[in-house]
Amino acid sequence: MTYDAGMTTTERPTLTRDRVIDAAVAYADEFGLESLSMRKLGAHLGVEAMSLYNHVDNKDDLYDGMIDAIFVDIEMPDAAGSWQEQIRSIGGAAMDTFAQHAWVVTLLMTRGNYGPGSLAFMDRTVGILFEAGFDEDAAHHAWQLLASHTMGYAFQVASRDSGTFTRDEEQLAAEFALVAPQFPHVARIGDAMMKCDFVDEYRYTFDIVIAGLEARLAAQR
Amino acid sequence: MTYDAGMTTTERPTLTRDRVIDAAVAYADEFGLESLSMRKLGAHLGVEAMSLYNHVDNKDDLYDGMIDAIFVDIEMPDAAGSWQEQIRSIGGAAMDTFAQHAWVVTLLMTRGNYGPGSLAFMDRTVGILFEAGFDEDAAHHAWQLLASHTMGYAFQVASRDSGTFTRDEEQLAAEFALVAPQFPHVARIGDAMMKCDFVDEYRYTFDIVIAGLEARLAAQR
DNA sequence: ACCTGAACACCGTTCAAGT
DNA sequence: ACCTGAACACCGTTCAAGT
Repeated sequence: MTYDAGMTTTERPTLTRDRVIDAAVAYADEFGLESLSMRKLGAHLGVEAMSLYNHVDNKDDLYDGMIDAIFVDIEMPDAAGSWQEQIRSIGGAAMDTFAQHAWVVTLLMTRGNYGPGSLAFMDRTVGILFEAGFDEDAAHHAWQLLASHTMGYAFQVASRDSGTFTRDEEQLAAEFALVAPQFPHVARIGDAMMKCDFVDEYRYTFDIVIAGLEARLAAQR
Repeated sequence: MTYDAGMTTTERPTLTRDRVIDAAVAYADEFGLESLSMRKLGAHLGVEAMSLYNHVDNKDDLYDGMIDAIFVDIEMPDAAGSWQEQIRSIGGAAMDTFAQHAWVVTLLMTRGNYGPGSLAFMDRTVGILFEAGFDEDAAHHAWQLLASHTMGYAFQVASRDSGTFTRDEEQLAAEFALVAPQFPHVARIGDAMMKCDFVDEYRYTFDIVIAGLEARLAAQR
């Protein structure tokens, strides 16, 4: 993603915006979003925290950069196959990336984002809908539905996987087992919930959403 | 929600866990989640921050209490009508509450929660599915789909409405207008997106999800 | 132009001391 | 039993000073 143009013979390459953001992404991947601070990121880069402010406006700007870097990383499928197949594989690619960098979901959910990376992703998706014949209104509804469906599952992935999530899996299971008797219906699906793979679950229910969109497209004609 | 049992003749009622949590909820409603600190909440209650620790383990515990208080507040519909109608009105009630306290979505998304309030809510919903004839497997998938769908839209509501969201609406629209020309498909639905009511949008697409669940139920038989 | 050190105004939380 | 004040180990960010 970055050209490494600043690499010199000294062991510490000069700082650039991209390098700061990439380091922040790597740091969040390794240590979790909640332990990312300007001071620690600076130390990680062998620099005082205050130097970062030469390349990034403030921490919010850093967050925006991190989100965008992740969106750029989503592997876009080539434009082959039906619109249903294309939409499905775009969604799957996004979920894979979200599962890999769970912190980005938290960031996205608390901040939102309209950087070039996320907009390019969105443009590609909406373009497929237009090509399929959706009109403005239907395309808008479809995007909203697809985004909500994807973010909903991504949230569940992030809730379980992210370092931001303050309880670990065992602790969660223990808490759950303790209270389950009071909630008989929940108890019956508790086991399935605890070992549910949300990425699989997402793909499983995707067809329902696609079917809904097909019906909407047919109704429009 | 609280009995006010600690009310005395003095102007400052004695602190209780419920009172601390209720005050935190009110504070987040008024000033936003990001400006809620133990020190400010203490001051708001006419007490030093450190006093709060007599009623709450730490800030995470306070957060858990706040989430649960909101779940308890969701107005549950009475058990009349088809399962489709019941599920629909439970979802609508949850969305209304989330829209009213947008910060709770952020909290839920960054922390998760299995307190008595959220479990009771979940138990009620899953109970309706069982009563409708879903088996364990189908009920689990259905819950996951409903939860994701709801949380996905709730996230969008929260992104726009919450004080946590760092940009305001005008700023967002301005940013959007600036970059839209580069993203032609997004630009076509941009207007609809900017003035979209997510709660309406949620209800609009709910039928698609219900239809999918009906098909799943039929396939099971 | 970029990096630094000290400083400012905050955090959550601990702990010994008060009543 | 509950509340307090001082303290500790952190934050993000500003700003004048260095090179």
